Amino acid sequence: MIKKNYTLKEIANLAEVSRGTVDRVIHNRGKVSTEARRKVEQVLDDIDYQPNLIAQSLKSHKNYVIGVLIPNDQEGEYWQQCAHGVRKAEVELRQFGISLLYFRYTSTRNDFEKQLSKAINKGLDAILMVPIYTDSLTHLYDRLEDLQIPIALLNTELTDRKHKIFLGQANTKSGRLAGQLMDYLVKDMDQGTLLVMHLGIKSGHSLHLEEKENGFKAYFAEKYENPKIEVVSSSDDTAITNLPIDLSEVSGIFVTTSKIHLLSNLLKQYPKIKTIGYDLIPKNIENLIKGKIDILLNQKPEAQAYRGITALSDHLLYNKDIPNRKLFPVDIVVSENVDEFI
Amino acid sequence: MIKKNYTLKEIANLAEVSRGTVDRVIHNRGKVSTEARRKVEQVLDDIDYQPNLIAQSLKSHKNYVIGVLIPNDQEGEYWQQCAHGVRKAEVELRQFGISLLYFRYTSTRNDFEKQLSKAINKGLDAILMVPIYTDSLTHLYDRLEDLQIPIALLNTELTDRKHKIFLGQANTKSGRLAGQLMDYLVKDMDQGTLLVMHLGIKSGHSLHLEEKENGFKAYFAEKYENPKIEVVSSSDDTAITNLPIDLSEVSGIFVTTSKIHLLSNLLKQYPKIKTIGYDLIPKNIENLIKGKIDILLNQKPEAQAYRGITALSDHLLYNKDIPNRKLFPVDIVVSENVDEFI
DNA sequence: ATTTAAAGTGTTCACGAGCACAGTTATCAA
DNA sequence: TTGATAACTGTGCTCGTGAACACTTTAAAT
Repeated sequence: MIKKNYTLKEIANLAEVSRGTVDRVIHNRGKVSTEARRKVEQVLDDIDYQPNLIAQSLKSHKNYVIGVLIPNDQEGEYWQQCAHGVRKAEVELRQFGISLLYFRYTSTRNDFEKQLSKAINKGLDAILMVPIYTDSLTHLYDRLEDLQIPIALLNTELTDRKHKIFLGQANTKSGRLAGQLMDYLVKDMDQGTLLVMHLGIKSGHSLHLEEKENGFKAYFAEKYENPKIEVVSSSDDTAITNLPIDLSEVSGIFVTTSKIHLLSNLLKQYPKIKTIGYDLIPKNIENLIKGKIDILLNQKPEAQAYRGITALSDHLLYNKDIPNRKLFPVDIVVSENVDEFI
Repeated sequence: MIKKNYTLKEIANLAEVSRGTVDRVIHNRGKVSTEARRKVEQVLDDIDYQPNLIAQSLKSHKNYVIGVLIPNDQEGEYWQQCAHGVRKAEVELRQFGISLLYFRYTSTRNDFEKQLSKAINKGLDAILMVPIYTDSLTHLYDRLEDLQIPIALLNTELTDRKHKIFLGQANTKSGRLAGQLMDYLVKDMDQGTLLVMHLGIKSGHSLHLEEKENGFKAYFAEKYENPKIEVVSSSDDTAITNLPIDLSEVSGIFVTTSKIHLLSNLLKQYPKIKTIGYDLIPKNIENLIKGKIDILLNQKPEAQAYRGITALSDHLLYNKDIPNRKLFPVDIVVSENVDEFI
């Protein structure tokens, strides 16, 4: 039995009333006699009416504007990928009356604040953003919440906020996964130390890095008696020449950011060290193919951004509710499958 | 600058002709004077016209029927997942005038032939199928090609056929990937033999398993001098008790089908053997979590089937051309990330 | 010069849903 | 019983596109 989609007209015929009455019953608008309501609901029960979204959206064609508040391309390849996903959604959604307004920022408190203020004052219908300085700029986030603008968040989650959807990873879980993979990679776990490195981090957004670190540690804590794990943080490249322990004692390095490529020169001298990092940016891919990096975890910034925009527009156009979060599993990328992701 | 979508009417106004003429220019139907054509094309160049797919599809609302020819649920969990993807597409596409007609078969030559004949005679607008007995049933596949019905193929590719799209994996590549992962897993590659097992295969569709095997071997052939790899095939469970070599000499097992769970009892006695298999079916997941299986490669039957249906309907509804193939990267699944896939 | 076909152009309806409005019944007070 | 008001119901327009149709202009043939 082929399932059919009934139209209001067909329902009206079946119920022996007019199109308008069916419409009123379905949307609870206007007055309907109990007799007419009964007949219509009877038919409705039988046929499982699904309104034609096509016709619906054709009719009620508003123009919505979604603001896009993400770091600009100069801030790194990662954000270019992110922007790419946004643009993909943009061209697909244009004909549905969705347009985007970009507020690209440089990752400083000042510029971010400026761009966010600008966006807020534009009267946007929704916003996709990568929030930074979430602690010191609460007044702006409060303002956003007051305006009841639906927000899609990438990378960092604003907790306890309404009208938002977070797109990203379960960071702790991702750290645990890195732990297991490192466990697979390192031949003899009893000798040698593991190194967790937070490279190239800027102040104001490093919470998710700690989660990754904790997940990584948790995995080993559960599996081994006395896992030897050291942690290094650095905002520039200094940590690389100035390490707490000698690299000859290190069996594996887990870099929680996309900056694992900064280690490539150093690793030349220690080919036995196993390495796991994040993100498919060109320099990392290059090192993966060369064998200097063993595993990259792909956080799929493109897919995240794309889904962020589509979730917002589904909400605006079809009134679908937005889930609080949409977590993407990371792709595990090694040299033998990297070309399937680029 | 917010991008706008122009309508035929607006274009007609700008070009100072009627809507009908604009339509004729855009679709090359009917006669248009060179003067009118020039004016319209001038405007078209300026504004980058994108037809409103919403209105387009609302107007030309045919009812298309896509046949779905896949093994029935009793043939295994894998096909249930496949059917699940089909169903997901079905509910989404119903309102676009797409309906599905199911021809589920049991994997015998007889039943498949019967179902396929039935499908062909239904006068379908498109077909999604998992083809089997591709060699002995060429007359039916020829018939399909003659009818010029667009076909989406899962699992097995029919080469040199027109109007088809293949959804699946690059099998050789997937075998190479398994090789690299096995290399990561096995601590000492110099001692111990690797086992490639084709378990639970039925005759008539095992080409892709050989490709996986070849990819696996190719990886090790390139990396090691004299890799020790043995191959075992079996259509039932006999191979499991009747092996060519002693399992105590085996360091890793790569099962090319979803039947790796059949080994679980055997593996209890040899916990050191590393194992890689395919597909997230419940029994495999259970063994993965228990640690009896180290890595599962997820072929995403659900996503494949979903994309197969949407590719066909995009073609029917919007006349988009269907690509020859859409290859999906396999997910690498270990116990620490398995819950993100279920 | 008049007929006739072809070429070119504009108008109209339909698709399905939403909404405004006109039109039709029912209800009650005078 | 009439008039007025409320309750209810049906019709028609709109969105943007495709396609059929009707109409006007041009060109060729008689």
